[in-house]
Amino acid sequence: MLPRKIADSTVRRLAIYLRFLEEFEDQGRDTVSSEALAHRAGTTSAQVRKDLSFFGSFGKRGLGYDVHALGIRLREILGLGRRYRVLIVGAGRLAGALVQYAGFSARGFEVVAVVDRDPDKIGTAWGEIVIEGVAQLEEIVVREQVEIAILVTPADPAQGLVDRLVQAGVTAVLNFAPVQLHVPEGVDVKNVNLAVELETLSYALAHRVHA
Amino acid sequence: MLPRKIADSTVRRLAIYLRFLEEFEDQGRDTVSSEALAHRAGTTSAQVRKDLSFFGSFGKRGLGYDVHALGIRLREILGLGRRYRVLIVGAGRLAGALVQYAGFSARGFEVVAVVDRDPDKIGTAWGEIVIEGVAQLEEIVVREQVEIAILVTPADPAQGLVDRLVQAGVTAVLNFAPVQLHVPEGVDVKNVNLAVELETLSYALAHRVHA
DNA sequence: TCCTGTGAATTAGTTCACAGCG
DNA sequence: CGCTGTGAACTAATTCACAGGA
Repeated sequence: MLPRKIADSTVRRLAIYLRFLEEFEDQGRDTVSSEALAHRAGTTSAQVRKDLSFFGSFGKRGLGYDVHALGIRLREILGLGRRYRVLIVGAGRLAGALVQYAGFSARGFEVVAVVDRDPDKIGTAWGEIVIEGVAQLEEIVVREQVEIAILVTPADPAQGLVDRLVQAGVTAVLNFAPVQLHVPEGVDVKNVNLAVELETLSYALAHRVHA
Repeated sequence: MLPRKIADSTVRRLAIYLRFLEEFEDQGRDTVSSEALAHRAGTTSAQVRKDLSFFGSFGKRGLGYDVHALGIRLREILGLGRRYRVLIVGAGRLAGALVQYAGFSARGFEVVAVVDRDPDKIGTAWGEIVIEGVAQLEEIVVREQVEIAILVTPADPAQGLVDRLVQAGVTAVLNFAPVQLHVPEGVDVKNVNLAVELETLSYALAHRVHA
C-alpha cells in the first residue's frame, strides 16, 4: 500500500469498483472478472487491471477476482477501514442533504457537528445534531476530534474559514464553495462545483454536431 | 468555436475562469493577465493561455485580456448565451438544494419541473414548482421542452429513468445516482458522486506520510 | 483455455520557452 | 518592455498485446 504517486483518476475508479463489488457481493457472486467490473464502471478491462496492479496482484488467472477479498483490499487501500469524524461548515440546504445522505455514514463518514453564522439557525436541531455558532469552530474541532471538514458556504468567507480549520488541526477539506482555497502543504482539499458540472453539459450541447 | 476535440479538463477550467472574470468585472477591473486568472483558478498562466488559444486569441500582448470581452467570449464558448430548461428527477433533499441553488439560475439553468415516485410528495409545492408524478415524465419533457435532466434518485431506478428520458428527447443528463448509465450516441451524461469525493480524501489521509 | 499482470506503444495533457506584437 | 500565443519538449494516463499461471 506504498506506491509513490497514484493518479487521482485511479483512486476515483477504485472507489467506483468498490461500489460494484459490494453489489456483486450482495448478489452472492463470489468471483468477478476485470471485464465485468469494467462494464459496470464504464471503463475497460485493461484499465481495471492496471489500476489494481499499482497495489498488488489480487486476481487469479483464468478465474478473475474474489469479490469478498478484493472488497477488503480496496477498503484498506482507500482508507475506509475506520470511521472519520466530519464537521460541516454552513447549514444551508445542501448541508442538510449531506447530513442526511446515507452514502456517507455507510462508508464511515460520520457528521459530528454542523456550524453556521446565522443566529436564527444556531441552536436548532437537525436530527441528532444541534447547529452551533461558527465562533465555536476551533473548540468543536478539538472537542469532536474532527478530521475532515466539508465547506458548504458562499465563496466569500471560505478562505477565512479554511484558515481557521487548518489552524485548529483539520487536514482534509471537501470544498463546495466556488473558490480556489490556498492551504499549507500537508492539507488536502477536494473541490466540488455543481455549476461547473452543468456548464460542461451546456458546452456539450452547444458544440454538438447538429443533425 | 469549432475545434475538433477539447479536453473535459479544459472546459472545466474555462468555466472557472469565467467565474473569476465576473468577479473582476464586479470590481471594476477592465483588464486581467493570464497570471492573475491562473492564481485565482489554481493553475498556471501557460495553462490559461493554452486553454484560451484553442478557441482563438483574445488577449493583447503586453496588456492582458479585456475582462468584459473575454467574459462574453467564454459565455459563448460554454453555450451560456441562452437559458436551459431543466427537469429534476427525484425530490429528495439534494434535489431540494439544487432547486434553490442560486448558482444555477444565475447561469441560465432554469428548473421547470420536479418529479418523484412517492405519492406523498406529488402535489406538494417547492416554491413555484409543484412536484409531479414520475408517470408524467414523458409528458413533462415535451410540455416543458426539457433539454437537461438532473437525476437525483437511488441507483436502482436510474437506468430505467434515463431510458425514458432519452426516449422522450432529453440529450443531456447530470447524474447523481451511483451507477454508470448506458445511453445512445449523441446523449451526454456527466456523473457526480459525492461519496467518491470523500473517498479520495480518505485515501489521501490514509496514505499521508505520517510526520 | 481463460483471464490476469504488465512492459511497451500510444495518446492525451501540461509545461517550457521564446518569437513577436502592442 | 510586458505579456500573449504557440510549437516543441516533456510528463502523465490509457490502451495494446501477449507471456504465463490457474
